[in-house]
Amino acid sequence: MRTTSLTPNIAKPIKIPKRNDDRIILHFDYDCFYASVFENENPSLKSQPLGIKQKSILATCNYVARARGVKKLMLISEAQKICPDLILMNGEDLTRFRDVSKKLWAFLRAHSWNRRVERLGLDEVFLDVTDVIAYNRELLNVHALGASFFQLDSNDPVKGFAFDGSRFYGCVQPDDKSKAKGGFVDVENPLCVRLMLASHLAGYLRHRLDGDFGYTSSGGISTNKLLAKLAGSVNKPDNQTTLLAIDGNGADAVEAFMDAHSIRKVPGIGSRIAQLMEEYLLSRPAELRDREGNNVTVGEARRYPGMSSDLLEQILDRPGAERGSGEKVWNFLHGIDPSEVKEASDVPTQISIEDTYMSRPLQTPAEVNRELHALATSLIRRMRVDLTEADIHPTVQNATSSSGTPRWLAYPKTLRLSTRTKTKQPIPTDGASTNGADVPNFSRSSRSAPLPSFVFHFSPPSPSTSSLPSTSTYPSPATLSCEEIASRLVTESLLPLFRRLHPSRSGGWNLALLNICVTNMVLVARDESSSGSVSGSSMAPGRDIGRMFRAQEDKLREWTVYDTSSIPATAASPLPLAPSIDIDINPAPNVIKDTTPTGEDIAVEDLVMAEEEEEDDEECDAQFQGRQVAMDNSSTNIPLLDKNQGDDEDEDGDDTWEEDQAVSESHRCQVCGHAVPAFAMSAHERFHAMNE
DNA sequence: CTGGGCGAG
DNA sequence: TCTTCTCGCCCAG
Repeated sequence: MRTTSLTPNIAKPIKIPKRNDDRIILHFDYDCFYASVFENENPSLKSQPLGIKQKSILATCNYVARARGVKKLMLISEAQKICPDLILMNGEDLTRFRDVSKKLWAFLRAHSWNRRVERLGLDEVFLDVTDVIAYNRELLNVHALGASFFQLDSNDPVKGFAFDGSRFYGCVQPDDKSKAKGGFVDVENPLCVRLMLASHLAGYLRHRLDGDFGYTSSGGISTNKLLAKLAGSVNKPDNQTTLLAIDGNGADAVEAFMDAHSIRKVPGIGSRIAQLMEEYLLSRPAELRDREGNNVTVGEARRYPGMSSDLLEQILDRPGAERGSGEKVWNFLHGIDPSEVKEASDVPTQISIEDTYMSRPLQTPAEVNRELHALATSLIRRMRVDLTEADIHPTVQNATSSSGTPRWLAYPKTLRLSTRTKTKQPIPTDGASTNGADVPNFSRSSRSAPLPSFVFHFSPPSPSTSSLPSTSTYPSPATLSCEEIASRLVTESLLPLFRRLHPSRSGGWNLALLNICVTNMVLVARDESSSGSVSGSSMAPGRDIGRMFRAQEDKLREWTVYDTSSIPATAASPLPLAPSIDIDINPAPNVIKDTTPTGEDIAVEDLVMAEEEEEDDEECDAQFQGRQVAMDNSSTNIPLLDKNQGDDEDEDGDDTWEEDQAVSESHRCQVCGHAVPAFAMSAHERFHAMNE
């Protein structure tokens, strides 16, 4: 038990850290993601209570089920008692979720200028849009905020969407209803303007996520990851909230926002840290008594007498503790989070596959062998999907060898096997357990070894397999190869590791979990045809996925109309949602080819990209343009679509709007010759002024 | 580099 | 009550 040796430092003045509001961060959280994936595969599920199960628990469920009292992480039996007609889907295989997650991530990446697009789990994404917002703030005309245009591409002044810059999009926090001040855009306050812009960008992206892919999401908009994420959880689902820096009275809104949260809700404060803090705070003679179940709020912790970065460091100090966690937590309590949104990377740092055997733990060598083989097969398959070059176009079936052999983007050096036994005893091997002070954690044990190189071979040992077409079963070559490699891996690597973990030969291990993992990636420098070899080993992969996505996106545009005014205004939203439409008039094909490289040092990948650029669906763009301008025309001044004509939503391939009419309704820019709709013209002119 | 802890969804 | 299947960062030795 931690006792009184910690010294609150009352004498010294406590340093209050200063927030840094330079950045603008968006956070997206797809609503009940697993359930949404199944609903998109089978839309009839949308109206029914749907649960996703993994073994004996409900990993998640849709909102229909939640309305019936079903909760996440419930036992299946319990959920079925509450909701007997609950439809259950098996979510143990994550492949489909990973695929969708990647797709949505690629979409968001295509809208990043600085490549800071970080995935957290499968269903959350952070975007650092500081640069996009800064650019659009310069574009903003404060005298005509209602007729603003958001430019999504600094090279293409007509790619973007119209919006009402006199309002925030979606919800704001604090929501100062009484003063009718929440959501007021103070044009004199740069941060306020930047947050307003970001709210529209987030709204646009969320709308597209929904319209193009069928995934609603919750969005958070603020100046760092911590705040953006917490803000996003205020209005869920299918909504967003922007955290204002000051409230209607000019007081600091961020601190008030943080103070109301339980410390356990703060991302970065996990169970361990929360427990240590609560132990300290609640055991003090101070006025902090258990109000409603031991829950300490950020405000209570922050204002605790003598609380400081140093005190927290002492409270949290324990063997193995992270250095500086005191300061980190102290910062969290003030809504400060300096951590950067990490740049998108295509290569994971590890890939692992596991299965649990709770109801019937593994006992015999035969069982272990069988399970290791199954896990290893999945692992090989995953390595081929995630560590090889993304094959051109989404129609790729297996990422395995169909035509040529794919290139490896990275080679894991290490293979690891982890197990957990059912009884919580750690592992029989040790005797010198040094601990005794801290909690006796029932946890995993693991052993690792070098990953043999044969796992990187693709072709099945050709003569033998191909000469046997008469087999009754027809495994695809890829499958066969995966299993063969898996078998080898089991006998040559995994079983030796297993014996190291469980020396007793004859079974009787009570294995409740097996996990195999490849890690320690060595990135392969990519140097396509023009061999230039990008600097060092850490090339920047992932550009081509973004590119690949782009082609896809252009196809989608053909039949999608972005009318964000159709987002249902939930009761929680105090503001009328700003209407905005997407326009994409794209008269200049092959933009990349046109631009001549300005400097000597053009990256090799850029050259590769330029070569690959080849698109020829201008006709579609023209049609789309026609529709957009016509829509603009239908409203009196600014593209207000509140008067929703129902036909607009239908994606009729044969557009009734005529192209000629469309062109005549838009103006030609004198400088660049782009066709620009009237409402975007003033922004467009400022675009040229900026780049004089 | 290995094995484990913690924090995230 | 720690349930599932992960992924990433960090630590000490």
